[in-house]
Amino acid sequence: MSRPAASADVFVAIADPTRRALLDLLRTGEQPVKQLAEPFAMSLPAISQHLQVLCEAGLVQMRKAGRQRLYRLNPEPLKQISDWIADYEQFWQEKLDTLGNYLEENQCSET
Amino acid sequence: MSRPAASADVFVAIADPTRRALLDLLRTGEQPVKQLAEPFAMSLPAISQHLQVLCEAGLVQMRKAGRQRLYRLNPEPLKQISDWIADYEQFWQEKLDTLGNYLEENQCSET
DNA sequence: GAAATAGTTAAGCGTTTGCTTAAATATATG
DNA sequence: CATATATTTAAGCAAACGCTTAACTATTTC
Repeated sequence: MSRPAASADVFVAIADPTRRALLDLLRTGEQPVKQLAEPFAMSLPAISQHLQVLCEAGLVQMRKAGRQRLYRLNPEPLKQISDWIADYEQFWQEKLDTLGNYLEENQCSET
Repeated sequence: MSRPAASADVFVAIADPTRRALLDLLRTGEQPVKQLAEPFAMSLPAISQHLQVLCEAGLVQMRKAGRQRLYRLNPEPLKQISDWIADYEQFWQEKLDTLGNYLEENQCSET
């Protein structure tokens, strides 16, 4: 009992640029959906759906205030990502020494 | 001229668990595809495709050695993510003070 | 050069994603 | 109570995703 509630993947949640932008907006504080949606060239339901993904990932929380729903940032789950990346930080130290690859093309295919 | 080569989204690249696992494997050093594929219950082409996504995101690089293709880690693009998250770190400091939400359920819907 | 090995490319397929519009729900206000 | 406001839910759709099998390319080995 008391399941952690599905908890959608945080990595997936932040993969979408709109959702990252929403999180960025929320850094200025709790905001209602309409206000959050304003900067985007996208319908309100679209934003609402993005907010739900963020919510399921635990990245935002919601409270009702009258007929509004105020969303607020909950950055804790980002720690998962931060932790995962931390293991790579030593690597890019090494890499940065090896200059010369700063203009290196991504050649991912080759005859 | 000298385009940065499409450069697929790093956030998208690491959203997939298989791709993250591949990167994790590559931390032990350069490896051929077959060896990288071994731990996964997945066909070789599947792995090959994942490696291409990683390559387009700049997270891995490849060199040919005989009939093998050796992939190696290139963690630099992870910095983009690290940088993005950095702006949130101040927030989870504050959050951690507010204990009591450590068992908080994700209630993303509500009548 | 034929066969084996390593890997990619191609084609196809079911599922998920991100969006849309329309309808439904909830709250506030005249 | 009727209407306006705020937001979600539902249904649908095109595109992207993750995977598969089959075929192809490249390289090595006998």
